Amino acid sequence: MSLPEISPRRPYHHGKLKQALVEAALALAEQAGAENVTVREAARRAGVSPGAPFRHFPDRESLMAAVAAEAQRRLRAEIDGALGEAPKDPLARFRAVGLAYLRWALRNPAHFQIISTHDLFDHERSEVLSQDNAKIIGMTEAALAEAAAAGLLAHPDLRLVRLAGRALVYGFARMAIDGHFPRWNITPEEAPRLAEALLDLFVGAIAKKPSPVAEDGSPIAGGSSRSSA
Amino acid sequence: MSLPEISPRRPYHHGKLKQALVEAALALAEQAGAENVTVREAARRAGVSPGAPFRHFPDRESLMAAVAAEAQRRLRAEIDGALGEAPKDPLARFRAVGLAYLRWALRNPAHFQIISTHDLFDHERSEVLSQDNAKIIGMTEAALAEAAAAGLLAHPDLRLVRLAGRALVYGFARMAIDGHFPRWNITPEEAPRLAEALLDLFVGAIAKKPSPVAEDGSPIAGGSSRSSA
DNA sequence: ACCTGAACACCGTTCAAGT
DNA sequence: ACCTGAACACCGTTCAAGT
Repeated sequence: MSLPEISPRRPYHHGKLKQALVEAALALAEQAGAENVTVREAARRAGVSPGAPFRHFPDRESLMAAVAAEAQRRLRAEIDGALGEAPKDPLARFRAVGLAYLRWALRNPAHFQIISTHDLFDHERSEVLSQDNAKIIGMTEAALAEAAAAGLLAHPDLRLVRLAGRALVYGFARMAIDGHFPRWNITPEEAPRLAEALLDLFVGAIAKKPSPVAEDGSPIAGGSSRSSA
Repeated sequence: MSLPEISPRRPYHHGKLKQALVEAALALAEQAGAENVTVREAARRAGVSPGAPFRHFPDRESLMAAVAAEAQRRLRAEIDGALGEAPKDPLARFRAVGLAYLRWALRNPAHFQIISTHDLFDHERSEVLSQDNAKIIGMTEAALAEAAAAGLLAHPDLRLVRLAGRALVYGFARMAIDGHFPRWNITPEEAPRLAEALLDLFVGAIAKKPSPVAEDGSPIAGGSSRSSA
């Protein structure tokens, strides 16, 4: 009945359980939805008993906070990359950050949800998360502030313009994640193009127009989506 | 030991259990957060046993869908009211709908979350919800389409302008509900004013300017929040 | 120092039995 | 026709006991 102890039973000490749990939870979120991430299932996937995770995280919310921090790190890396190839014009940089943000959200809805919804884990208990988030926010802030300083903005209230940009971008991402697109007859394929067009519309709307009436009638900004960056 | 049966034991048949459960769940959401609504607790509050709700709803998601339908009904009533007092100008009507929507969301975050997040209950299983939602959407659609037909819009792509308006308004509401405002130093007190300013900014941005340079310098749209409606 | 495994309180859901 | 109450499988969390 009893096998000899030759069988290579998984070692008693996992070694990198903390990291393994975060990765398992990340995968779980992707497959089952962010709200269905379970400590027990993460433990199962990491090959440990139900109580083991609580040596590394005081509670479920702490695990989710660590997952959010990892997701935030990935999002930030994506944005850093996009910003590396962006031009120097501040409004173009703002557009580049917004686009990278939206593209990542569209491709990683569950991870984006974990980052942005504060239901899943408590307040800003995670410093890494706040720090990475501050960096991302700082990039758009800086771009807009620079544009304002250079006299490129049509609207006088920078704070309001900033808020509008945030709300527009966040709202688009959230509509995608909350499943509003089918209702609006927006297919997953065209969503990235719409994101681009939306950013163009916004930048065109807040930018100061070169002259009241352009004699040559050339379009200044906005318009339909032409492939770019 | 045993009391005589004079005590007015709650009647075996509740009578209006279905409705009572929806109301209990609504109250629960307000107090504990939308994601902490529990079938058992709703049953407890309605004074019935844990199994009783399942005579009226096949599962938890169905209960949540009924809750969402009731919340949607209330939101719609609010918007209907606001639209009754709104002027005839289509852009002013769009603004009025948006403002009523945002004010309700700010005052009823948990209920708004139940309406908008499709995680909590399945797809559009609820017809009432879809219908009421279609009515609300229809109001803003109609206002914007009317504005476009009257040649009031500066941007040619109505669909994009519509999407931008939706994303902006939805994003602001979602930022409030997801707890992003503290990070942006936005206090609950000033949120309604910001909502108004944001709508003014948007309407001003999409509206065709009357003349390139107004000689009298009168503000056309947008600007800070003056008390209105 | 880190993990197991049994335990507890809780939840969604089912179902025979009561009224 | 509608509700009770016990039951089952699941979850978060704790903790003595193992390695």
